[in-house]
Amino acid sequence: MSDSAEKSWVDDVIMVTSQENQDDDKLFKMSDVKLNSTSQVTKHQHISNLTLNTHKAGMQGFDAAKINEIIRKASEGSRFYQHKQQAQQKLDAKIKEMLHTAQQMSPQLLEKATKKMEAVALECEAGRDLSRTIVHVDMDMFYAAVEMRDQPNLKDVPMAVGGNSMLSTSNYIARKFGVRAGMPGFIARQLCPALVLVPPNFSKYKAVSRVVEQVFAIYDPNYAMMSLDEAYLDITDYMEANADAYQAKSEVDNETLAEAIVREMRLKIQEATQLTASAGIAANTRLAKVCSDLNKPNGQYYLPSDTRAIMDFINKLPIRKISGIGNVTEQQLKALGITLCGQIRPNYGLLRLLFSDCSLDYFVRISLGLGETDLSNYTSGEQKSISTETTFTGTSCKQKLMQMVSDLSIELHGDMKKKGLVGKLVTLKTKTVNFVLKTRSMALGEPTSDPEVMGKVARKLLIAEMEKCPVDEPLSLRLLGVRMSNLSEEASSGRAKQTTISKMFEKQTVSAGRESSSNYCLVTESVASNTLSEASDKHGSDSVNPEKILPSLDNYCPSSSNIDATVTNSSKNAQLICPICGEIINSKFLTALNRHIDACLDSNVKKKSFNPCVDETNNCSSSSENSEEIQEKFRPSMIDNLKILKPNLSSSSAQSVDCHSQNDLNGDDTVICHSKLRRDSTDDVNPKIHYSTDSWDIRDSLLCPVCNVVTCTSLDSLNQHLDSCLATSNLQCDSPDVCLTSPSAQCDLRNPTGKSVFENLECDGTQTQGCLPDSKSDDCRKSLQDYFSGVQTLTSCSSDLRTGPRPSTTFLSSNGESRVRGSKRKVSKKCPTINKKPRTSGIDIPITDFFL
DNA sequence: GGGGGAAGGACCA
DNA sequence: TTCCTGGTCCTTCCCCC
Ligand SMILES: Nc1ncnc2c1ncn2[C@H]1C[C@H](O)[C@@H](COP(=O)(O)OP(=O)(O)OP(=O)(O)O)O1
Ligand SMILES: [Mg+2]
Repeated sequence: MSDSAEKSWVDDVIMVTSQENQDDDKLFKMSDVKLNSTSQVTKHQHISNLTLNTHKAGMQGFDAAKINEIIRKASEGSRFYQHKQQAQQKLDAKIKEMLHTAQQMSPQLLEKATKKMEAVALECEAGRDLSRTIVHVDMDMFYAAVEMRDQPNLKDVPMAVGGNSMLSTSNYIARKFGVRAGMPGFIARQLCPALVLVPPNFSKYKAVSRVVEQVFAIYDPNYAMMSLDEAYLDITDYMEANADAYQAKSEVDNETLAEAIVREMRLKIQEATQLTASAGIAANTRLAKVCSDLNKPNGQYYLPSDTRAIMDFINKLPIRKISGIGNVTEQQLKALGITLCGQIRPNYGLLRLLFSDCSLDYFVRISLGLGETDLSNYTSGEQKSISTETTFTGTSCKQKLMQMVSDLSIELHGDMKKKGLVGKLVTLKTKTVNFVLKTRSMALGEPTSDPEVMGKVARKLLIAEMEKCPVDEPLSLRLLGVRMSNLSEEASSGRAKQTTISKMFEKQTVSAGRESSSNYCLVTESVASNTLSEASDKHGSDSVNPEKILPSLDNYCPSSSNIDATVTNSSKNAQLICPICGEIINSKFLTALNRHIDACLDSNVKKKSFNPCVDETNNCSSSSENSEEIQEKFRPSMIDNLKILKPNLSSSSAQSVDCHSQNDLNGDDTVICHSKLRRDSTDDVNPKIHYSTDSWDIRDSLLCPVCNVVTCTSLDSLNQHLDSCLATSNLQCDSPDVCLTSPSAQCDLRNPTGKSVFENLECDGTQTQGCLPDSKSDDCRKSLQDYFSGVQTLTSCSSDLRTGPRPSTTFLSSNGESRVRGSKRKVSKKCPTINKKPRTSGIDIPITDFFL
């Protein structure tokens, strides 16, 4: 709730600029699209909307124009502001396009669409359930109230909870100055110099929340806690059971009874916590939520459960009051002349022609005042994703960024462990210093929570992003995040969970080994590592390299009979055959095989350009790419589409066979490399790293596939080095290859011996930028995390699930009415979408990476 | 045209 | 001088069948 307010306080200010720049032409065009008398969009209306969102409780009665001016002055020119402006311009363009489409519509078309929508409305109306009494309870200025309670000197001063970078909430005195949740502290101080900032104390809020919950349980044991300070209750049963107690003599009407019960509940909350709560009572959750805000603070509102009252109420309600309609949707609808819920129905036809089916259902239900009546729909299953992210002072220092990704992965691992979760999809989230958000993901074949695996993959994704940037403009980020999704529970999924790379490897060895053919190395249609498909991405962004497969150990086993459970238990030696040279390795240690393969590959590569895609001019990065030819083995599902490379083949003459059965080797020769997937002239991206004259001769040496730094002149010495390299996973820079190839490779990386890897290198990369963490934002993040982890523990659900279906840009969902309860999730109805075949995911990961 | 993954985006507390 | 964090759902794009 507060955050939507936060969004709007920013967005509204941006809109001022944006709208002021609009020429009258556009405004007239916008106003041309009017299908009824209420849908006219005038300049005045626009300007009047360019103010702070005063819908939020306590946000009325101040000089909005003055506040807007202060906010604008404080943020104008900042990158944040610029980004917001750009976003607004994009939205403006989108809206313009939408209006253009609307203008093309013939009356006949509109009429037809309207009829269809009316039919839907009839159907919805028929299903209207007015039998339940739903209450939405929301604590007043929750954090601030707790602090004011505990520090009485804060009672009469404007105060806010939060740090300098972001406020969680503010008290009502501060709200009069325009200070609100989600606002950065420095702007709040400008709005209200006397503002007292109180750091948050989340454990305290959690404790208070638990007390409030106990009160809820009296009235509805199945209450649905939506956040620390918010819950839905269905008090219908309680009303029936306790009517007599509230009105012993005569029959009480629903309103009196419900009001009395809720008043009592709020009183009990106050007695227990000394804090006030507000409540909304209505026939469904959507309406109840709106109602709880109407008499804030310390008030309640009852909306009679009859259709007429509901329609009167809803018709006058601004659309923005509906949970799920945010800044963007509000602007879109406003452009169509819809600012009140009552204006939806007269525009059914137009909406139908402009929005998706999902959205339509949602609009129809809003227009009829319909919403969720069954709180058990909030009951559902497991969490869908888990993530951690950090904001810091913008930096392009690759070492720093890599380290952060590693740290995040470890942190995420901790969170996942706590919840017993493992995931299959790793997503890296980045935000540039210009506030451009990006996510890049890669699917694993097996679920894991191993910080090493997650970290490796996330770093790979980051490398890919870095490599897209021109050398003179290295990727400069202010936020990094790692997310795992496609979650399952660690213990309860059908098969045992793979939590480490080696376990994963072992498992597959055992389970799949029996049918494998031994002397072939599985390779996908591979390309050099870090290659990106520039053209294929609709967003103009790169996608990770598809169809990467690591060799499965299945294929390294001379015969299935040699591999049994004892291998998994590591209690017995196994014979493993190198798929590259065919050499048999007697070892129970997979790492031994791995080392051998790496060395083998590397030497093969050096001798005979293993991969036709490898860019020989790519200096030190090309050698690491070579070792990444052989790809992740995490994807049993991809086995069928593998190409099988006969061992000892150089890439230039490699015969690969499209093969669905691994024993079918009769196919035609194929070219392994997809040229379209090649990285586009990224040569320049990599700084030139030259080996100094007194270092080894790179042409005849074996580059360590683990650190990509040390080169050896013989296999023996390489193996020796590999041992130490593998044993020391905590290289100071976790991905030296990246750091070394980075433009900012001035970071002094150290190899396992502690020797600077730059001792033998010259790097003409660019200077790094400041790498110092922002302690302020770090503090803030910590506390926010505390808070949110508390919320998650409590509800394990997002606000999205709490508050109803939410429209996205142009298309609104219809299914959001079922919501989570407690730590469970709703079962969502699938919306019809245009689905297309995805690009195959995957990114190169050297075998060795999995053993680091 | 359907299937399904990746990426972006809206929204919420 | 400064603009958070973690989660969900939806849509679009893309490629393949
Ligand atoms: N954008 C935000 N960032 C961090 N914390 C937030 C944010 N918005 C809300 N919160 C926290 C602080 C709030 O006290 C708590 C409950 O939110 P909410 O009910 O929307 O506001 P509130 O309880 O502070 O005021 P209100 O009286 O309007 O309900 O959640
Ligand atoms: Mg509240």
